[in-house]
Amino acid sequence: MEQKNKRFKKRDAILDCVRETKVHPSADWVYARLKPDISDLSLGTVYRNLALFKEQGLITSLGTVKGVERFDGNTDPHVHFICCDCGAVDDLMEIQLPTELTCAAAASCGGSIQSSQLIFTGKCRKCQN
Amino acid sequence: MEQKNKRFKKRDAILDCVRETKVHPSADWVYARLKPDISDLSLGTVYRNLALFKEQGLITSLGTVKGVERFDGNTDPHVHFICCDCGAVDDLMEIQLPTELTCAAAASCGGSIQSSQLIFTGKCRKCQN
DNA sequence: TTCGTTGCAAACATTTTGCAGTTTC
DNA sequence: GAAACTGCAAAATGTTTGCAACGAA
Repeated sequence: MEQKNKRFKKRDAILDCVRETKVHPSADWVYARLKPDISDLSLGTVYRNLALFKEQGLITSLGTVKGVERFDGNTDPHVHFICCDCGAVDDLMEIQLPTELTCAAAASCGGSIQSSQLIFTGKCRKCQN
Repeated sequence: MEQKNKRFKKRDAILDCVRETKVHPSADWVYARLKPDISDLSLGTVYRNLALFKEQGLITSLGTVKGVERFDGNTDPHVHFICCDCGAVDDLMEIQLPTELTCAAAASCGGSIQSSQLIFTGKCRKCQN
């Protein structure tokens, strides 16, 4: 990974960072994670590239948790669990949304459906004590 | 509705406003809607009361759409469709999330589940042209 | 007089943007 | 040189908060 084209060095590092973690990071988390290795990285660049990746479909957005947008480098459709206490986001890979539901939604909404998102909210094991 | 206790006049108006519309309004929408009738209403009061209602479970939050938080006065669990173009939010009342899914999620997440949210995203009829 | 509610404006946090400098082709 | 990418700081946005004033009990 080290000898990439310098032109895209930061861009690639940002994408890799989102893809290699399971924390469903925020822009700020990515910045803090990369800053020690890339000392001249700026937060604006992180925001700009995340927006670009999202537009290109390389990553997805989970929406905002406690006011900050969270991203997911895993673009396979899957279900999420969000802890309302600590804001942790976990994948629930064992669960799948039945395709019949999406079909029914398409029939019912009057428009076209591009994606779906199923999120369970509650308290994670740690926050339950 | 007009002769309510003056102490809660604004509070009640805000709650009624969220409950009586299907647009899944933002704080700003509620403010703009009520301001003509309640000329000394302030946006801070709208935010404060919406936060209060949410905490009390009188309304729910859909999360943010295009950067602004949207609320729902209908607290019965139901599925939403959000237009990624115009930001319109519709209820899909014909569709229900199977309870087995929630059970499976509870078993899989390791914590406790308090709520679930299923959102379909796409283009509404108007934005499809 | 005590408490809850409010308007107002300032503060705040997150995200976006303008611009100049740099690198790549 | 043109185009793409970036750092930096300023700006924009949505939301929260402190405080004094007011109204109800």
